Amino acid sequence: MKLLIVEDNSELSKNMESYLAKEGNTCETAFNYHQAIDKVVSFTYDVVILDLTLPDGDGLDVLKALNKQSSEVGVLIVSARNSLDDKLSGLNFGADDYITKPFHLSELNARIKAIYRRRNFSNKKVIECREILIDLDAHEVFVAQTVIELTKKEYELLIFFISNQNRVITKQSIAEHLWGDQADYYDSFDFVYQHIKNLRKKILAAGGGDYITTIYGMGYKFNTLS
Amino acid sequence: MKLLIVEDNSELSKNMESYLAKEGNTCETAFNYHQAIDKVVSFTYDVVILDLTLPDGDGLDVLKALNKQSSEVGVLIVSARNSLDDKLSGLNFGADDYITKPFHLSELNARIKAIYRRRNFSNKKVIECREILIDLDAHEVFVAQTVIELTKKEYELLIFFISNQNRVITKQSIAEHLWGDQADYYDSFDFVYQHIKNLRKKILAAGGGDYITTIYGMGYKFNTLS
DNA sequence: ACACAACTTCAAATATTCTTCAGAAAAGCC
DNA sequence: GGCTTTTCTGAAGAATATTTGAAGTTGTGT
Repeated sequence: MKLLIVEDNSELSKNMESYLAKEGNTCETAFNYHQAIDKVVSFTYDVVILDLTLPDGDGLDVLKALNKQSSEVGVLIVSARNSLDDKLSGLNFGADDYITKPFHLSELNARIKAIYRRRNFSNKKVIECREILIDLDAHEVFVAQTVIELTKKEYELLIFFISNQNRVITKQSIAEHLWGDQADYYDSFDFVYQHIKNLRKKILAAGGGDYITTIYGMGYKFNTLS
Repeated sequence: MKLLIVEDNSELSKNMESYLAKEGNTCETAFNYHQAIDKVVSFTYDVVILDLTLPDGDGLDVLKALNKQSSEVGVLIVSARNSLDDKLSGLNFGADDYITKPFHLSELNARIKAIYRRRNFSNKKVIECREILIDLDAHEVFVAQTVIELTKKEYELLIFFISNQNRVITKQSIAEHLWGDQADYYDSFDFVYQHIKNLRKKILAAGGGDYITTIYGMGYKFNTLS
């Protein structure tokens, strides 16, 4: 999934980024209030990890900005202050969850996944679409009762498809969701083609039907109806 | 849909154009105030993307000109960040939405689509005309309950017809809407004939009636009444 | 440093759509 | 009816988009 890490402590930020990236997420970072605002008004994220104490502004204002645009984004508040006030005001302003420093990265990761699941899959731990079954916790995908091994990108792609099922999604939006900022630097979509091919092949090999339709000149659509 | 990009930064303009064109839109560009005025008084667009800071005039005056001709065109204001005044005056003068630089192209695209949908289809995601049903998200067209596969041009043509239903539209306006500036370089309307033919054939093949009437010497009309 | 897997790039093959052209059909006009 | 103009149609060619396999690169763990 696509994350924004708002954290002024660069070491911690780097740690979080590397851990969360290894878990298969696309991460972007903002180190202060202004960067954070720039990002959240211009890009879309699945979850924003928001430190409330920023050098040039109040993290809560980022949260307020997110509320205004009534977006789908989830927010996990991070704060060193163990003050109950912060926690309450954060949750009052629409944050999804709260974690206090210091924390284990695995704990952070678990909470992010929980937020995402709650928002996108009504807190289900298992998603089922036709013959496809996904265990979000175990990161395991079954097609017609048999497990298929997906790489991180393939898994992310599948999740993205499923959370936009029966809608056309463009190659651009796929690139943005799976590669974040970096998507701009590529000048072809060869890599998207490649991952689509591999995902299709693996689903097919396991006996699954034809889920991913190509909409020539537009993009792709993941069919779960017919 | 047909867009006009008013932006003096040529690199940004080019980026926007290429992205939006790839999304299936017809794009034209204006690099300064005078070009913009020339364009908006001579042609019609679905949405104008308007940078307020232009070298030879005020972007707001373009907006005012658009208001005067009481046209159907939507306006998305683009401006450097933090100029709250710009934002307010833009929205006061009838702009539909506002986006601050820097922004992500997908965000721009999403807002443009939202403006268009709001204006033309009262924000509906599904349009229905007699036996034709269009799912704008899925990019799917049903005729008498069966899906028909349309190419990008055919789809655009259908949308253009439907948003001008029961009105005569000239080949010129079709060419302008689907090909923008490039329309001038063609010396016949053979390509328009061709796409109309294909669209008719596909609707008919799916059991739909006769929607597109030829008005000899004038153009075409898309009938949704009788 | 090595092996391995995943990711990306490249180039060729394939598929689809768009445009052009030429001739046929239809409509308007005398 | 003849004549001109406009529209329609099918087929071929050009252009564009997608798919694919293979090679190259990166990154991870041992």
